[in-house]
Amino acid sequence: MQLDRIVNFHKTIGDKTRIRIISLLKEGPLHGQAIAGKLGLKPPTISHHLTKLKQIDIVYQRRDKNTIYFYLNKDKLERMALEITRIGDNEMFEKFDITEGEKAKVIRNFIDGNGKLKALPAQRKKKLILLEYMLRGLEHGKTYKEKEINEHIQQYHQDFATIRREFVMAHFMYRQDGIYELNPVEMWPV
Amino acid sequence: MQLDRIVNFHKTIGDKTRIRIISLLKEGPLHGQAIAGKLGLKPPTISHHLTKLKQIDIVYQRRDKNTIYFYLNKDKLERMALEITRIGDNEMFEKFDITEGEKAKVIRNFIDGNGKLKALPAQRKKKLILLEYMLRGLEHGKTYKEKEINEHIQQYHQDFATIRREFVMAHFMYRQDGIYELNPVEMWPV
DNA sequence: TATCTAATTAGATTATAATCTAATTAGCTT
DNA sequence: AAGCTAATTAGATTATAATCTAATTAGATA
Repeated sequence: MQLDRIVNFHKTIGDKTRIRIISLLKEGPLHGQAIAGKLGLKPPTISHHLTKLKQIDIVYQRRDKNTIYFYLNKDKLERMALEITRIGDNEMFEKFDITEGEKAKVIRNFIDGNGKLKALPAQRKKKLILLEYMLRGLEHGKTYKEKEINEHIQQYHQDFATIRREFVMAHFMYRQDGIYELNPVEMWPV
Repeated sequence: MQLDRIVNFHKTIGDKTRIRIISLLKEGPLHGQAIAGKLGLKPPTISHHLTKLKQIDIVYQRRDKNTIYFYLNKDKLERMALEITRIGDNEMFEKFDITEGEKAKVIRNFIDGNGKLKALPAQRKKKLILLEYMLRGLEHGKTYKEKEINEHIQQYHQDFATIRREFVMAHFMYRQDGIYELNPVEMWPV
């Protein structure tokens, strides 16, 4: 139920320690012990709070060797924070169940006979549908060089730079040092 | 402390019953028993939740005979909901402590030698300072006819309609059936 | 494989808070 | 003033959750 999502978001945010964590991660990613140190709390406590923040999807993690870095998902935070102001507006319902039929229709409208993208729609929901469509063929867990991503995108559109940037901004994929990787599905935008 | 305000806001919002109340009041004001009935809870429970919602200032009340009607302060709700996204931005600090010196400066800039308002600033903070300034002379607890309010405003500016509307929109005053009244100070915008 | 580091889980303790019934208060209305 | 209605307060019960220590797991490196 939609209501519970909103309740849960605010219940999670409504804790001083967790807001302090959000505040820290806003500056950039940190690993667990660093957070514990800065807040003067023990690692298990931080683990506990990070679990909750991950559950509502405003924090995600990346492992580097033995250390796990935690990142703030600013977009998601912003979108969730605004939902309370739209509660009851029936826009809300439309927004959360996109059927496969609707997806197919949007794809039909924006992909031409040769499988090329005609244009990237401005409307957020439609744009996401097409971005997701263009991910097909990329594998989870595999890393790609920027050149490989560019080539992949070019089967749909010549402007690979724009679309590559959209992939990253929408959290479909992650980039570090010119290496790209698909984000886990749970991290994708709604 | 600023942080506590934000924590408290979300802690308050993060409750199913309270979100349901917000959702109801979004449609329009209701009295306590009506809310209790619609939610299937007892009046003391509703009282308890309304107290919390009033504490964070997103609900206010008006008495009509024996019945108290509760209203949602949508503006405040929206502003508070957004604060979490701005946490850490130092804009935040500037925003919450307006000194008397700053106020005086803004008033000096926008009120001419004859005590007339030159123009209503577009910047929210400055606008609020001037609106508050123009309330001077009106009494709390007293009711005013629209004509009286118009006359009061005209000592500052000829366009009383715009300014009167701003007073109401900013929650400095309240109108019902053409009768105006100052809102309590706690209800004023930040 | 053994060892090191960082993170998580288990389990206990303590604090917070949602809801109810019963009693009380505030403000009409007659 | 007496009685009525709606709201609040007091106090008890029950559920939820923040934090800690101790034990465990996951992954990297030597």
